Amino acid sequence: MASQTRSIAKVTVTAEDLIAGLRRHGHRVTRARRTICEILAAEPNQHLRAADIGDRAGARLDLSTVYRTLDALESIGLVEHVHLGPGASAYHVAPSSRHHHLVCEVCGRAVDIPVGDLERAIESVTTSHGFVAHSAHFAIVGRCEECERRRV
Amino acid sequence: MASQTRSIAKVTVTAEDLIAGLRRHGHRVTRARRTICEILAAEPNQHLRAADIGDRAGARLDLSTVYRTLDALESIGLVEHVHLGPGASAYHVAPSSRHHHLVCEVCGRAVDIPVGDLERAIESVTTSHGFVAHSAHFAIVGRCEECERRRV
DNA sequence: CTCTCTGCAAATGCTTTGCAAACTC
DNA sequence: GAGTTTGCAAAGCATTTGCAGAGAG
Repeated sequence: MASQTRSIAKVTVTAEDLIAGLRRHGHRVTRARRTICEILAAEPNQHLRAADIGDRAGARLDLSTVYRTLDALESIGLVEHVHLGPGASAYHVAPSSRHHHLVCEVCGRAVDIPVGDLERAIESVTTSHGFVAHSAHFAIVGRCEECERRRV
Repeated sequence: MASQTRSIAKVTVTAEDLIAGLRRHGHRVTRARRTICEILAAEPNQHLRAADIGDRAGARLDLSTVYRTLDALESIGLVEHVHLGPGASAYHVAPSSRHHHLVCEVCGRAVDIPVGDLERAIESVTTSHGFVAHSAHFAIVGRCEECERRRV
């Protein structure tokens, strides 16, 4: 199940932006981190799993390094991860405009949708429970039109 | 992080109900399944992980058996599982009225909230994307009032 | 007596961790 | 040099699977 994504808000970052962020926060810039930043910046609108990044790097870096680098980038707020369903988390460059994810449980395709009404509705409900929600962290699962039609 | 739950819709089922369901669907009723049904029926409003059920059974049944039984019960629609966050899935007796889960990322406490507006908002947004959502399958993560106040 | 279910053990997939060597600053 | 980071190997957790024997119908 590939991490396909139709995106709404196009994100643009350069590998340099990410690297500069690391440096600015006192992190060291290494070959491995440079590679990971380049991969992320090359497909800023994709949802990549740690393993995808490893693949694109051509097995030149260890998965533990990928995870550690993604952690570092996430702690600075340059990268975010989402749970698109059971299985591996998906990472992507932090988008300027937040969005939610719809993931089809059949074909695995992910669609980004703008926060808009959905976010507002979620916030209003959760706030009334004294809750500060990160509603976009988990995807909303279901079936996309195609899969719903294909198999009753 | 315990699976504490404040529930809204009180669910009432007896172990017999669950067992009868299994039998009705052609499944065999064994000692292990009886035990699991009793545990589920004893705390119908709790979110139990497979391991919790194993604990409550006093290690008298194998985790693979717990998973297989929960699968069976879920396939009949008597049990449901939710993802309350990273880590193990939580199982509970299928509630008559559907609800969403708010989970605090700090203390892990889960709060059930009625579907209401939230569900409607989610459906209306997802439907416009041709999507049939199971919006209650993943919890909404965030911080509960207490934890938000305690640590800035 | 047949077929399902169980427990055990092992395997899986994702992620984390310990550690010595390599590399940044 | 001092202190991070890397790669490797191994461990960790949740979950699944294969299989022979036990148990249900």
